Amino acid sequence: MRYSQYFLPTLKENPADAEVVSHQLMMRAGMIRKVAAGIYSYLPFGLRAIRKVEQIVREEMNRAGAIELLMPMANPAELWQESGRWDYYGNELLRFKDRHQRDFCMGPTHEEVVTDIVRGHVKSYRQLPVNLYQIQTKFRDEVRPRFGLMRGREFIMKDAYSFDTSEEGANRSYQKMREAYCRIFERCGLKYRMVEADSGAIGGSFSHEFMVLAATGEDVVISCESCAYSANIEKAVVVDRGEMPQEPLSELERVVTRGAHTVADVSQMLNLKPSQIVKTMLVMADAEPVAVLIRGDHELNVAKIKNLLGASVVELATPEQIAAATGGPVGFSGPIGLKVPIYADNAVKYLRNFGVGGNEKDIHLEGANLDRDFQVTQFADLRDAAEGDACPHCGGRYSHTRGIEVGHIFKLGTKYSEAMKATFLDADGKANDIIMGCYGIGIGRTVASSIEQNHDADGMIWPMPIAPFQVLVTMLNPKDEAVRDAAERLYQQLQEAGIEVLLDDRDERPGAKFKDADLIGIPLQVTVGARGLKEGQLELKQRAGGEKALIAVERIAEELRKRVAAALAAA
RNA sequence: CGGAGCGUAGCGCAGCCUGGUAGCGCGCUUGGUUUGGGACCAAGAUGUCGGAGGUUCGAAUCCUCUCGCUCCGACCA
Repeated sequence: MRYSQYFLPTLKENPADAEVVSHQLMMRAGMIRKVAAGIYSYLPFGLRAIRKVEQIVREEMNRAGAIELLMPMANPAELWQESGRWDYYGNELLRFKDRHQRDFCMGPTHEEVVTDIVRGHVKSYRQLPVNLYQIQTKFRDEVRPRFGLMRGREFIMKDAYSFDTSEEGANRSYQKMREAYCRIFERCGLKYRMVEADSGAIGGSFSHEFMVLAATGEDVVISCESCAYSANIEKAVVVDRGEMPQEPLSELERVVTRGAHTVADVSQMLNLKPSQIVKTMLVMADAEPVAVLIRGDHELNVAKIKNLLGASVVELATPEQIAAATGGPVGFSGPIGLKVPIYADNAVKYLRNFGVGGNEKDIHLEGANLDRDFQVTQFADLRDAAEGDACPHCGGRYSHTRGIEVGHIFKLGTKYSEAMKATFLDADGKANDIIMGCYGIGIGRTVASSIEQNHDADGMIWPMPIAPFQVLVTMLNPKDEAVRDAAERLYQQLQEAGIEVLLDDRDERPGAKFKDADLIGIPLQVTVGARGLKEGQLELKQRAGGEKALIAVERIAEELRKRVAAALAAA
């Protein structure tokens, strides 16, 4: 491709509305342009990166035995009503009516459609297993789209769905996808971790997320420093063991804590460490108030309480709901005398003479004790894992990192097949629900997370396998005949060798070309200038690391071919 | 959904407080010079000041409404 004929509008300055590096660089490098909040056009240079990732995903899905198809974006309401998600999915599901006033939605995921397809054709165990996938544009009407392609409303996703006749078969299908995902992210040149995850709104029995490690990630990944265990903080298991302190029980005492709303305030006024205070948090579980007790220095994990209660929606109570349930204002809730069910984190079990709220404005209680002063309905692991907590598998130490979720695999079980009556006849002629799994990869997010992970102050640094072009040839002064001829010849040779090459033949100053070269981050960059040409040499620069070498004109094409091949093989 | 902020030329911004008919840098066009790290000289073009309504002799500026966008929060009692 000739730069002068290409459409690659680069920007010198960061757009005002781009906050994170990947968004800024994708805008500056002419990869994307915003059309509306969370909705982007992919410009040619950006599309090339997207297509590279898609191709890797496609190859690995095919290798794992999945079969590509393409489902529609517009989904009729009936399918979603059948699975129950028409009501359950909430406002993220973009609904609309056609000209006949029939209800439709934009597909945010395709369990319904694919299950409908499969149930229409699969009748016998002989037709299974099967795994169908597509690479398609999804729409989720996010409350708050942000960070460019990182959290868009419209985005490209690869989604695969497996159908099996048995648990073992479903586990095998899951395993295959897990391996395919590892290969995909390795081939994309990304540093990632596979972590145990909460299965959330999609439902199902277990799941793993694939997290690209980057400081700007929206998710917190808990990893054991000693063994392979990694989990999303929503899921990371916390084991609180301990012993009851031997100190004698003290009397319950009312203390005035005027204006103390936070654990820090209360801790200071009661002269207790945060770990000797129990905070009482009221949540509404499917509109029923429930109290959750968490040690003052710990954080409530909403996903865990939600799973424990088997509730479909869990939210923190509003001040009005808190007043109704406790009789006191926000900040002064306590377990003593509460009429609602009380769940407590395991760590609370090992406390004696702790501080709690008084369910009354400006009142806390000191010297509170379990059983004597109040009863807990159930103890459970209800808090976020913290740095330094013990790993449940090996006793090692937990550490925190941030990650960007680029892939998520779920074992669904029969949630959708049961609701939508997708059954097969087994060898005995008996009808059974098909056992499903679903597997997603955010294509645009994968590209964005690669940029988050691979960039410097000057611009992007593409890993070879997903680079929009493999080699950039910079023709320094196109009016210099020798320079032009040498660059054109090299361009020709590289194209013949099957290398994806961008020839910067623009009539720009060298500085402008070098700045753009650094910005767009093509892995191998050759500079054709009069200076080197006099010595029969061209300068070859590696974008990553900036290493430069002078290579003889007659050897450069072969050298590039070798380097491209090596970089692709390594991935 | 709650809070904050922003909308002025393609991009980045100033002007608004204190009303007088729009400006800077980059980019763009033309001509010339220049060519190894975002060149220089000269001459140009480009705006329904997000939209609607109001106040006023006069509104980018003040008031009301509205649309869009961004950030923070929505999980710490």
